[in-house]
Amino acid sequence: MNISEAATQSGLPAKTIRYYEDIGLVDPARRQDNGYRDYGVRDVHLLRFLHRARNLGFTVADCRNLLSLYTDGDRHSANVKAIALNRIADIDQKIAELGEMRSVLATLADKCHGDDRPDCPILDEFSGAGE
Amino acid sequence: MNISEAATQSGLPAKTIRYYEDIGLVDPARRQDNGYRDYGVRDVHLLRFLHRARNLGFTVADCRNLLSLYTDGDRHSANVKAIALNRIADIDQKIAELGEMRSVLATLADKCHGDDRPDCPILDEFSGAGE
DNA sequence: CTTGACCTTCCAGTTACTGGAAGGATTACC
DNA sequence: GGTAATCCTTCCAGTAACTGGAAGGTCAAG
Repeated sequence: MNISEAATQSGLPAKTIRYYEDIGLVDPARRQDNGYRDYGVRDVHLLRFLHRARNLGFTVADCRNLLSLYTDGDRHSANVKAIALNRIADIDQKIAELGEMRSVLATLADKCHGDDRPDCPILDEFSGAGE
Repeated sequence: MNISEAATQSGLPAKTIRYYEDIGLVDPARRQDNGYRDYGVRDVHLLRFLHRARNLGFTVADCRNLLSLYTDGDRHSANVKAIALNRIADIDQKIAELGEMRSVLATLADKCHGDDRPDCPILDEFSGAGE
């Protein structure tokens, strides 16, 4: 499939896919006879994974780490497992932090009357004079 | 407190705090007699919130949105509530995506024998010849 | 009273894209 | 067969969000 189809299916802009190839985050794509890049289902899976990871605040360097689990077939299973478990710990931490932010916002939403009165008790917490 | 203390407590580098002031993401800090920036507990709370949000993949523009909930005291409660609920939906989406990534990695870790044999069945999924 | 760790501003560099130009390939229509 | 629209290519420039470093003022310790 062409790059625009891979872009649609993975959620990454075509520009970004080419960029990832440029910086060596993904292997150079196969080329069709006309010189166009050619993508398969596996490529799209990988790109989608990258798309998610970047959206979720992993850096490109983090992504290289994540991908090494897939692409480095020579790595010992024990190492793969250890690295995967580390990444899972990272993800759990992010989930916990999102949970905290969520509860901050939920408290805020909850304390707001939801009517038209412009008084939210929690606003005092952050606005107004410093200490 | 000085900027370095605010940095330590919020988790944001001092550089970044000044940068956020520059771009108007946070209000200019009060100044001490010597011209040093002066921060209070509320400022630190706000900076910590920003630190979390940025880490979790919210853009600076998103952060402005999130902060408007705190800083715009004139906003009607109904609006605050609506925006907060939208942000919560964003966060829930992120949590769901992290959950997906987590399960991809967990499956990977699980399928690895955890010994020294270099064969991970799942590696086939992404590596090797394209489709 | 000076050494070292702060702070200030300003400017240049980095990361990770993102947009646009210039030009070739493909499809769709007359 | 021509041509207009829509792909694709590379390359280069610009943006977002920092990040590091220079140049210089401030402050607490010995």
